[in-house]
Amino acid sequence: MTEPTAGAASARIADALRVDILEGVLAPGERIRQEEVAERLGGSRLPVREALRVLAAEGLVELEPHKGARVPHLDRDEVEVLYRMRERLEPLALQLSRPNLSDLDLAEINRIQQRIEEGVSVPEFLHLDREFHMATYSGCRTDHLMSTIDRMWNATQHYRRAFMELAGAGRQWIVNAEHRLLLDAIQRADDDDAERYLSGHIRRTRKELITHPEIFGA
Amino acid sequence: MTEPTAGAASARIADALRVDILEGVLAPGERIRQEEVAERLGGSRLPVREALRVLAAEGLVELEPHKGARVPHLDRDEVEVLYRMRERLEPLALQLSRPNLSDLDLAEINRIQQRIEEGVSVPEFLHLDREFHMATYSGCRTDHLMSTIDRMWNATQHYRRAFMELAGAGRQWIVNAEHRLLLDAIQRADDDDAERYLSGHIRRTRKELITHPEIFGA
DNA sequence: ACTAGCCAGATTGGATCCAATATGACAAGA
DNA sequence: TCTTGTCATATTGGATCCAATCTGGCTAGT
Repeated sequence: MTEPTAGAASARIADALRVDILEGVLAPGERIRQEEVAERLGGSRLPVREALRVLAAEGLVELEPHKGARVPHLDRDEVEVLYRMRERLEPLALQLSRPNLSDLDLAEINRIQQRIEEGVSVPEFLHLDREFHMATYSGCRTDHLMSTIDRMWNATQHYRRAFMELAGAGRQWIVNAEHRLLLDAIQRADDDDAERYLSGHIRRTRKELITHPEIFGA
Repeated sequence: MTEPTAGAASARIADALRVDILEGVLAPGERIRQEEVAERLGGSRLPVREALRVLAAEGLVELEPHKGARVPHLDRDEVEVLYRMRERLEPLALQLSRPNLSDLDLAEINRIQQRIEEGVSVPEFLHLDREFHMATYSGCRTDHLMSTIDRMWNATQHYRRAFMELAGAGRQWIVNAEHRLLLDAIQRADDDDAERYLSGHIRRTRKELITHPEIFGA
């Protein structure tokens, strides 16, 4: 086969649109026309419609009847609450994951952090930072918890990028320090410390984010 | 018009299917055939397909390519983690909601609890208990948080009903006591106490649930 | 000149038809 | 009798066509 056609076409289109939104190709407020997507990604409008419904259920787009799909604008309060949700949920995922992490997993997490410290561009950092945290949760096999965490990261991705692009460079050393402390606690199998460092990491990020009102357009 | 056709047909069908699943008309493991749903609820298969995609994104059904939709079976661990998620997220919703609750809101919450104490059937209790908690969160206007809480309640609804039907009757007084303590803390505007009572309430429910392995089929 | 109403184009929502895949029964051989 | 391969049927996935609704520009009237 020339194409693996992994799964259904609607799933493939949903994935492609999700990537476009997360990478900022589609910015908040931007209109998404079904026909344009259909011809860009190949296929008819039908799987595009299904993909948009799925993305709407995930909170990545908002649908208004007969008016079409848009990437939603989040205000400062919404993003702040999403970070408060992360502060509470991700330590739970870490607690469930940590006992299942193998030495191989820990080496992989180390490797990711090393690449971050070697200096990377903003898009690369966003990708690797997510890889880092998700790797620490990889021992957690609970679907609902992991998909909820994915959703929270997805919903805030745009604002994380906006923040990094305008103020992130000078604060990189803090992220690295927090990641190292977190990783050390994980390797020491100290769940209490790990949870503390993790929630602190998210909490500090939240506080820095909301001090930049220019990130939140409308 | 005979029917207001509130919103789109696909949304209407998704709502109807959601109700069927939450009320136990469709049990875990049960197959959902598109054609049957289409003719039962009126309309063609197309909006049914879109509705199923939406429900799949919400975790209420699982779709396998070319094999159709089923109501998913949750195992004991998955339900336990969903309750642990509730223990962490719902106190946040309460904390954000409480300052916005009016005296009218509080009276409404009281009224709901009174109806619960007057003695109700299992389906009525499930409905009113949800009404009670959601009313305490009604001052929280954050979409992502509230939709996440909705999802957690939806995913666990079937197991809550199974538990109530086999062991719930004798424990009703505990629920009432916890609700009253929670409500009192809310009325005293004591957020710390309210969060403590709420997380304790959810935690106790979780512990009782997982001691009944017969609830979890597979 | 400005506003209100209307009409045409564009876009989404829904129905029907066709293709691809899974399911289950039945027959043939060991 | 049990297993295995094959084929008919049922069911889902995708494409195309038609209807309903929104958007923007234009005209007419004040």
